[in-house]
Amino acid sequence: MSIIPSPFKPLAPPPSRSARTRERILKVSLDLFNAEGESNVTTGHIADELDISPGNLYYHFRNKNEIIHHLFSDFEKQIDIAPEPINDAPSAMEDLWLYLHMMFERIWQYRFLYRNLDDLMARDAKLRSHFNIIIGHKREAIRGMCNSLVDAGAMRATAPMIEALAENILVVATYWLNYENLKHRAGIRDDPKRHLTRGVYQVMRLLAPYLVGEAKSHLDHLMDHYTS
Amino acid sequence: MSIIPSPFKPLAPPPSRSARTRERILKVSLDLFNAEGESNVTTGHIADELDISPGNLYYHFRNKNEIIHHLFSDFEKQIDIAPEPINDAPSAMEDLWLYLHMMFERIWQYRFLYRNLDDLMARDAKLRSHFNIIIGHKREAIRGMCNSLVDAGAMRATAPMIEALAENILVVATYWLNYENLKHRAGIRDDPKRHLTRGVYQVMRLLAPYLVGEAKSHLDHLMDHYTS
DNA sequence: GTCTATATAGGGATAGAC
DNA sequence: GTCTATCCCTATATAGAC
Repeated sequence: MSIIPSPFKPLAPPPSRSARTRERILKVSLDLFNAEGESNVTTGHIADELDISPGNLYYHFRNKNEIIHHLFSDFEKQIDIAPEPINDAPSAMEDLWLYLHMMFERIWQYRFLYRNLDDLMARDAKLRSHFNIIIGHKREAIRGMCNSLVDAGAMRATAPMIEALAENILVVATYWLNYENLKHRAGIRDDPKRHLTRGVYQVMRLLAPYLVGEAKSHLDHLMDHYTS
Repeated sequence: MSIIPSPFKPLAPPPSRSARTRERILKVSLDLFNAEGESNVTTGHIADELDISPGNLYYHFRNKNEIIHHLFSDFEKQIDIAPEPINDAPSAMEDLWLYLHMMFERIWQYRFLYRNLDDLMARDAKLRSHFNIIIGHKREAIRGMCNSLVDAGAMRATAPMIEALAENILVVATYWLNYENLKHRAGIRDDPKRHLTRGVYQVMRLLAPYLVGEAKSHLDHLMDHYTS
């Protein structure tokens, strides 16, 4: 706003026209992919929505796959974050609840990736391997958390129980939105935020039976609050 | 084999040439859909595989969607079967194990339906509504089974626990093969039967924490047998 | 019932002018 | 950077001969 020259060099130059179009393409692509499903969105649709020509789109991205790759890369940065290590067990339940909610939010933001996981991953080896790395990190995080809880006396579970629990948590977290969508597509499209909280709740229900003591009662309290 | 005329009228006439081609189309379509994914299989591929012309295929089926509908209808007949009601709790665990295995086998047989559930159901309202009915029946069956187990003193769970458990069982059962596929596509393609048994195990692990008494020890025994 | 040939449509991607 | 025009390819589906 000010016309007085700043004594500080700006940290980032203003985005060029080109960079802005590029960003707009990414944003609109994400929105359309999420709304219609990636395979139902053509480069033509994207260009139309932006009021630019198909040729222009192909100036910014070599092909449709490159758009998907950029979006996946953004997703990866946001999802591949470990939860806080556990200090005291009761507050760990609240930390976990928040962490899960954050993860579900990010899955929701990039839900087109989850809609047709199989197809996308089959088409593209790089996506597949990166997605498997993410899942692997999550599996490790869950294992670590469970072991911490066991050590802290907040959880009772054998190693095979923890292994199976980790897999079940991953399945439910990965496919929860798909499952909800299946049910609700028929009826009224209700608040998406509700889906996310519901997903957190379902995952917590998987963990709950193995908890003991304060952690258990604390989680029960959190879940009661949800049910009401 | 015998040339002596049978005194009984045959129950079904031998299939006509037309009926045979029709059946062959359905069989090959199912195989290709399962192997490559429905959206990657064209009517041309199906005709090629059968060494018939595309025109011939369209003589037997109005379009590709009609083939999918027939396959779905076969699937529906086989999957929409309720488990046996529970008599004594320990043997119920074995019945359940077998029932789940049968269900997973049938999902495996028609796994192309599960690969892109979202797309298929979004395209076709009839498929969607029927699939939701199937899921609804399964949900009811799980609820009923849990209540029986609680009444029999073999299970300890509140109503909200049972509700959440039913949903989690449905998610894991519905998406287990997809999840396994995600992991294993990268590496060696191992025995598919293993995937099915693994799915049964994962579902049983969801149920296990709520069991008490003989049912619990019986299921523990079954699961130990799996782990070894 | 089965074939060949073809109509129709749509999507991905490029060339070249501006 | 952006546009117009167009090419190429693939998939669904049909027409009409045999």
